[in-house]
Amino acid sequence: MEYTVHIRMNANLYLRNPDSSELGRKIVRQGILMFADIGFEEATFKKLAERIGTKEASIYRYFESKHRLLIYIVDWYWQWMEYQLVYETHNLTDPKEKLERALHLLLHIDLPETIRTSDSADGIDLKALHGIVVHEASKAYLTHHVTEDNSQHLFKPYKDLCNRLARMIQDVRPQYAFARSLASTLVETAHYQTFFMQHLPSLTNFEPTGGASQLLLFLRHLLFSALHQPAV
Amino acid sequence: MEYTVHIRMNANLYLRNPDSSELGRKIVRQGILMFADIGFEEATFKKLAERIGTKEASIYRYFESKHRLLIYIVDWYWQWMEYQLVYETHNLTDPKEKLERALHLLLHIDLPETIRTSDSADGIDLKALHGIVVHEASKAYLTHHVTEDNSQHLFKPYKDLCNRLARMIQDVRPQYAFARSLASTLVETAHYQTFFMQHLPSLTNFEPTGGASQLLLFLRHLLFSALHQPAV
DNA sequence: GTGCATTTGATAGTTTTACTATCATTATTG
DNA sequence: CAATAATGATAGTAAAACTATCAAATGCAC
Repeated sequence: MEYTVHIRMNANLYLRNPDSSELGRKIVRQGILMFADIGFEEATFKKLAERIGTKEASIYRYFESKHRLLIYIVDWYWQWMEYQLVYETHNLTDPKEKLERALHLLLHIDLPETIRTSDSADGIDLKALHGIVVHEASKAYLTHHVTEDNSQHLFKPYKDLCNRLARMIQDVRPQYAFARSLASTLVETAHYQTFFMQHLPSLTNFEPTGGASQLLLFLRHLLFSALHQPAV
Repeated sequence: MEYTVHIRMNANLYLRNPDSSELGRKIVRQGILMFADIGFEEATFKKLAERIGTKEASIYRYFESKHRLLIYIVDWYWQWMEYQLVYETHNLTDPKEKLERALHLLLHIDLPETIRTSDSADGIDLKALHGIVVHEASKAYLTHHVTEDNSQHLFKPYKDLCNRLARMIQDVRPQYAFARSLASTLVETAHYQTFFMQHLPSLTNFEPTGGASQLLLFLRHLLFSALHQPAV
């Protein structure tokens, strides 16, 4: 059996669908590598064009700005993550087990019994992409125009993922009053603790490299402590 | 009795000490208002010069870049916050009570028994400054040059605050293994949950306005659940 | 395979940002 | 009062973030 899962993106994110041409797909794939290599601030469409072997103007035909490209990329990631989460949990009955898998996915830690999730999908470098999510994802919404962007549903993939997590939390403990906030806190914490671990390790209790499994212990304890403690 | 607490800043943050002249102080005070008004991305030294009634070049004599000015401003905030925390907790013996005060301070919620903390210090608009911390603070470290900046101790005030919190956590429960990570998580969560509450409320369980006290309940529950739950 | 439409390439240009440099003028201080 | 330092005023550069135009190439329809 062969199949590919294709992620459909919100049309407000682009001027021309990057998925409809080889150039478009290169913009996204190489855009990911560029952001991962030099960071969002240092990245420009000119540099990206040089990487690809095309011209700046051609990229502007697909994306109106570097910021929209960033949102496209992180949205792709959230949608991919939500798919993984659905796939990895749909056969489970214990809601705690579902949350356990969610934590592993968020941290890119393979479960012992699972076959290694592939390193690429649609030609996208998932490791580089994870790095972008850790280092740059919050810049997608931390802008002065967050409200306009939100009204175009640009953050829907992130919200959808958090919502799904929140429902799992609710399933474990229906009377818990902060499922949504706890869900977004878990996602955010997974990422900036990873960032701190790598760059400002004194803000964490983890080793700069390979601390992901320690971070998992922290998140698990945080999550299940909150759910086992009597509700407020 | 009259006294003022003066916050001394790391000299690596500036080219000329903005505290040493009226123009320098205006740059900081009006810089805060500019960032709060139009956001970090839209802000420029030219616009700031126009607000102040000076020239762009004069601002460059104080700060080498907009990014350094941002770090200066958020560092001021963290040092101010740490001072408040020390002041508000030094007479307390119960370490849980100390953490309780810390949460109030982080969220700018006045304790009933405390006299309202003033809205300004050194002529700085603390409300605007809190907004900057919520919206822009993570941009101080989410850069490609975080390591160089860190080696110049630019994030020390943030680390100092988190460390102090971590010690309070450790005092409540010495065997808890993640005091540092829990401390930075509390600080970060206080801020981005505030952001979500205001701009992407479906990611939270709080009302877009006046939800700070609900957020306090969430943080308190998260913190004390983790500390009451048996250690990992 | 020719004709038509769409995509891309190549080039050019604009506005704004993020600086740096220079020199005269105005405060400050010893 | 003289020297020194800070500021104002002006100018200039390099790069970023776009927009515009037109020709060349490519795809696709019949």
